[in-house]
Amino acid sequence: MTNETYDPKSIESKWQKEWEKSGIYQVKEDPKRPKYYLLEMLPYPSGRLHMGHVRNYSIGDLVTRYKRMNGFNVLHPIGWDAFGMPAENAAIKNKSHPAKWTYSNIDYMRLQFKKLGISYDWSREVATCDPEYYKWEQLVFLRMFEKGIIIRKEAMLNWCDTCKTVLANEQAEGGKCWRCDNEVALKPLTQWFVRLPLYAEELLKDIDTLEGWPERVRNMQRAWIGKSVGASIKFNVKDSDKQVEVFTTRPDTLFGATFMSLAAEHPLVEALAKGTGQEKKIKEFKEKTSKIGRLDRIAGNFEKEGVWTGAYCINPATGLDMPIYTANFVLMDYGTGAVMAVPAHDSRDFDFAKKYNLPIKQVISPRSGDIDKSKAYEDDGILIDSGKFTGLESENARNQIILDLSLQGVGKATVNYKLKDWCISRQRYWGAPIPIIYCEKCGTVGVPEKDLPVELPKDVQLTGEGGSPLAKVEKFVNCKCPKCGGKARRETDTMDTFVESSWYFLRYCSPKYDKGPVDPAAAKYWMPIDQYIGGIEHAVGHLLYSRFYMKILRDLNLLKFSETNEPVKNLLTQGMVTLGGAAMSKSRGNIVDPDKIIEKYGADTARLFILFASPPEKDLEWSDAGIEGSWRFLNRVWRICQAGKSIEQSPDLERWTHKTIKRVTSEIERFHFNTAISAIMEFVNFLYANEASVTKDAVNILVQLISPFAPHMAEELWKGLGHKESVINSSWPKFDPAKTADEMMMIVVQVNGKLRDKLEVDPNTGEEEIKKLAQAAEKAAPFIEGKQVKKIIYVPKKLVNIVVG
RNA sequence: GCGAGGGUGGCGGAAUGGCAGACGCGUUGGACUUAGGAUCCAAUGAAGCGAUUCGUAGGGGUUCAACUCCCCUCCCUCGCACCA
Repeated sequence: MTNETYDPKSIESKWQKEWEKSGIYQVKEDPKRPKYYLLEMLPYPSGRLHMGHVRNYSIGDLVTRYKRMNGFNVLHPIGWDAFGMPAENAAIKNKSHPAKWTYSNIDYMRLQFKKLGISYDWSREVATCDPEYYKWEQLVFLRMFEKGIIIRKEAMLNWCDTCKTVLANEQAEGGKCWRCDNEVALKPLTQWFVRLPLYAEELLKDIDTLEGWPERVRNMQRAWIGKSVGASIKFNVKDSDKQVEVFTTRPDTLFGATFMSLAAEHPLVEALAKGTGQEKKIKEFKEKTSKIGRLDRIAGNFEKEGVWTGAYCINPATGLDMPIYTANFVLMDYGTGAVMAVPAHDSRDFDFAKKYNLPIKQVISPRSGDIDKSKAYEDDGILIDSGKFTGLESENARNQIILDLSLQGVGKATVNYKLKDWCISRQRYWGAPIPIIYCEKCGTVGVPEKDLPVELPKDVQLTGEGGSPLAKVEKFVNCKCPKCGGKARRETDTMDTFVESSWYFLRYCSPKYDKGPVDPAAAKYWMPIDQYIGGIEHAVGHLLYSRFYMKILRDLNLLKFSETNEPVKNLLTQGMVTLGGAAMSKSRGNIVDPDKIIEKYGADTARLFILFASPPEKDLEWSDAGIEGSWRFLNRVWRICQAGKSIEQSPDLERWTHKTIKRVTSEIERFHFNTAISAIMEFVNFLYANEASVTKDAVNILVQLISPFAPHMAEELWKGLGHKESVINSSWPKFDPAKTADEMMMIVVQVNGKLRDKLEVDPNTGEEEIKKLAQAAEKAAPFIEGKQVKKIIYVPKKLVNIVVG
């Protein structure tokens, strides 16, 4: 049939051309077939694929091919997360244009994908920097702006002085910029925000429906949303008409609130201190507090301190005066930036009270009744010393006290979320322009939808200095107000690239659609994504924004494919590819270049190894020795397929074949690709041991089983076996359960739970007979002799355990 | 501190209450060979000549039977981290 020696280089390029020519991986909607939408996370066109990509796409391609052979109409598209700072930084460095850098990277990486033989429908390729793409997110921006879901406001934001832009919290983890690794500062800035918290409750509730997601990711999203139920309470400031509002989850401890702590940036701090003689101290304290770096704050590397503002407020429950402090551990951006301090029942307040000699009043008693006064008692319990609420359980007391406060008009039940507004504006060039015009007369005006897209001007000089590059492009900035026709200027900020990646998977459903972001009918057919594959690093950012975006599109009447519009049904978070136990990175110098591996062994070997070495969720340590093993195995497959000359079907071979189909199928179904491969390896080992009896049928099945892992080789072998159609168009082999049954049963004989012997018996042997045989078994008998048999356990078709005493 | 996931040969890893270590790497021996870093065959958890004994981080428990279920302790990884 085919060549004697396996030559991946010629085979792989031959079939890649063939696939491209026939367009075999292009799909369209087909209501007669079940659909399956498989997606790997959108790559950033950084220049070259790395091993992490190879893993991500090898997993996806394997599942794609498997599902397709099982009769599914599989959508498997790819595109590019093409906006972003690296392109801009490269352009500054090379005095070139970000588009040039981006598109040449895309060209190279597209080639790499093709060399890997991934089964993409390239006719659906999308680059997010294409105006035909970002036009639609500008439209959605405008609709959200009209509905008040997008607003412009001032807030304390992470600012990277190197990139000259604001950063979202998850882009500034550990206080460092995710792109350039520089220290990030907090600055008050006016920016564009998406009001995510409006959807906090729905986003939280629907996490429960995401049964195909790893629990870890679901918990991360729950924590990120950070719902807490409690009360907001207003405290009157003594001798003043001012009020301080707090949020608390423990209104049951209100009678124990003995002082008040405000964040240093709280707007009332200075006003309260005015005229009390504390002004100077407060000013110094605010300055000192503002110098605590983000890193130190996260690590808790600062002393907990506070200063009295000079003012008091009144506890609405006790009527007692509470000194108002400002404290450096109170956060301005959570709750109201003010905390009612209950030192007896909160350890931070306890430490603070000890330090500044403030009263500590016990109001909750543990159910056991013992009170340890050396520390705060933070659990629920029975209320004591709490007026008419004394004796109530904490939970009940919370409701009663909230009710009481609301009758007085000074409090109400409140739900608070950690989830914050999403800042989406960036002071960079290489992003989707925000479609807003500022008019001297009309104010902030949206660009009319007929004028979309607001295209990025092409002729810009990027220097990396002095803020937003677009602000310097006169032709872009100066415009007419769409309302009054008067002089106006354009918004010069661009959108966070997470906006593009929040909906790109919709665009794949109808990439050329020109009446909206997506053809609702196409989305109805393809969505949701049946299997999404990507790194854990996107557990909260991208995956939360995408969920949000689908809900927004639903509420804007642009798209509805289900009640919840949840975009991802099943999520697989694959582990990293490491070398020397660490993630591969240029700075560490531990890169394995996919091109070199493909050059040496071919794509099939690279893919097989990466799938075989570790289960997909686990990190994978790269090993050159390991890849040799995969290479050897594929060569063995190649050679054994030259056999297959036997006419007679031996019962052993038939049984092995059906057992292997069964194992490989169920292992792929549960995403244990490494054990699926071992099952094929065992089959191949069997074929080698029985080379003379290998039939053409067995070889056919072997080729089909290996085709999702090593598609090029499989295609070549399949053709050599005389098939005209591509192997991916063949049906995944079925096994016959009757043919997986062994001729003889192997029964393990245990005495007192210890393995003593094994029996080969006919499958029709009865239980009593087997028990008898077990007791008589040569190696078991000595352990039974002279002892009393108390019990015999029989596990059908598996084992006999003889309990003796 | 809180939450989640882990800890199995020299290594990557199998085994979801029933033969611990499948499969692969490595190692050793053999075959074929002018040669082989190709290929094929075999052995390979530890101790012991052996029959056997011990062995899944450590300790306890449930069970005829535990890597697997329960309790305690230790260690590792990840996420959150003054969230009031």
